Amino acid sequence: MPTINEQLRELKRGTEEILVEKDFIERIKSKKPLRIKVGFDPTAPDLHLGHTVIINKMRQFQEFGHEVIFLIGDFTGMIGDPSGVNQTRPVLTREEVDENAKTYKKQIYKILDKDKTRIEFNSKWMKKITSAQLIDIASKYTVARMLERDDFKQRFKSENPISVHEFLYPLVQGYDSVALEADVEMGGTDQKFNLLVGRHLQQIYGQTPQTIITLPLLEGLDGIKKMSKSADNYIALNDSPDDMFGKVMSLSDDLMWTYFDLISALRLDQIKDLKKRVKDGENPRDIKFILGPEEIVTRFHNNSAASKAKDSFLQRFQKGQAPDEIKTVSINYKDTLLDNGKVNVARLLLLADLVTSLSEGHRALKAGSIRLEGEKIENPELEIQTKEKFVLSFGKRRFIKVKFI
RNA sequence: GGAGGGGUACCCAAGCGGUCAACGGGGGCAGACUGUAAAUCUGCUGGCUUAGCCUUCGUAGGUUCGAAUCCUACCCCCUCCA
Repeated sequence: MPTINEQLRELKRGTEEILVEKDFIERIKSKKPLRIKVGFDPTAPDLHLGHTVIINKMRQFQEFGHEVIFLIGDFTGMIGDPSGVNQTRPVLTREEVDENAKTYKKQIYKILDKDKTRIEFNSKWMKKITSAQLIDIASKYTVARMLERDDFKQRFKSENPISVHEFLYPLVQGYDSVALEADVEMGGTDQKFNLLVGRHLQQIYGQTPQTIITLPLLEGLDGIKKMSKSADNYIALNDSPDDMFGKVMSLSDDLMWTYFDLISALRLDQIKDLKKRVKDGENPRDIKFILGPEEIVTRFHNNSAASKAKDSFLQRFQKGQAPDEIKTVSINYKDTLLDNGKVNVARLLLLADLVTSLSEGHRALKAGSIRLEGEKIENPELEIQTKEKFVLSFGKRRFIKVKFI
């Protein structure tokens, strides 16, 4: 068992802020197992690398013998978080929530210790709350303080709508801490406000306010927005080794270091060493190779998948060859619309699922992005004999093998 | 309840009777350059039976040879007053 100081140093690593740190130290020193609460959205079971920042931290707490609660906000999810205007969020059925929870479990146990993880749903206590109780909870917080939350403030200022029920979101999340009697709640830096509401409510309900720990948000592949499914800039834990690897390689050199800092298992001095190697003239790409196959693909898949992904990457982009394994699409002759055993190229692209409309196919052809067996095709009127098998490509990374049936 | 402002393509945002499938920016896709980088430059960014046609500017009607632009009703958002 590591000493208290070692625990503290590890737990503090990579955190953005600990409030109140002094209390946290006291709590750790008390040697009692702490109850750590972290909330997750029931609608997004596709975990990505961004989530792993916090899940890794949860794992650490587990290793030090604390109780980790993976809280699925199925009730809060019902309230929705409609920061996108007018978008009524589909209310999930019980079955869907359960299904998502299952998917969560499949993914989080790649990191968390199954036996030490407690999974809760906040509907468990929230659906028992009466309207009167809800009003009571709502009375514990003022509108002025609600409007301190950054996105509320922004929206209020820029005259975008804020629905009353959105105020309930932080309140319910805060009340969850009361219901669970959480000692610590963790979240991304964007969660700070909600986490603080928890402290406030716990105090009012006679509990010791939880320590809150915020963790930095992992930037997405674009290096601008935080990693999220909706911004489509994510590396999912379920991504194929090839995808995962390719996405890592497309990170900019600068951004690569953020990833090292936040998700790599390397020690700080090792990362420092890598930085020095780049500074001394080593190709940053080779350092990225460490991040891609060794750190990420291996962790979420395995060693051989990682080296295979690397080989396929080298073949495809360094030698400019088509990858070994290409998805095959079967096309029915009937769909080609031509009786002479031929098919129009643009239509072929559509049938092969490389484009989503004929018009897009025409555009891609005009732009010179389409290759058939490696030969560039530009004439959108071209008719192709359907008898054979083809390898079609759109750009450098989308390959499809076409087979007629 | 009253007064005013506003709803335009993935997002922001022009346009205010024809030349508008709709300026510009962002994002996205592709090309050049590369390390599948980043930055930069270029093209594209509603659909189709693609030199043409069809559908789109909150919704539904109307005026007009012709509407995103004018009129009517309705829906939604914002601000101020009560």
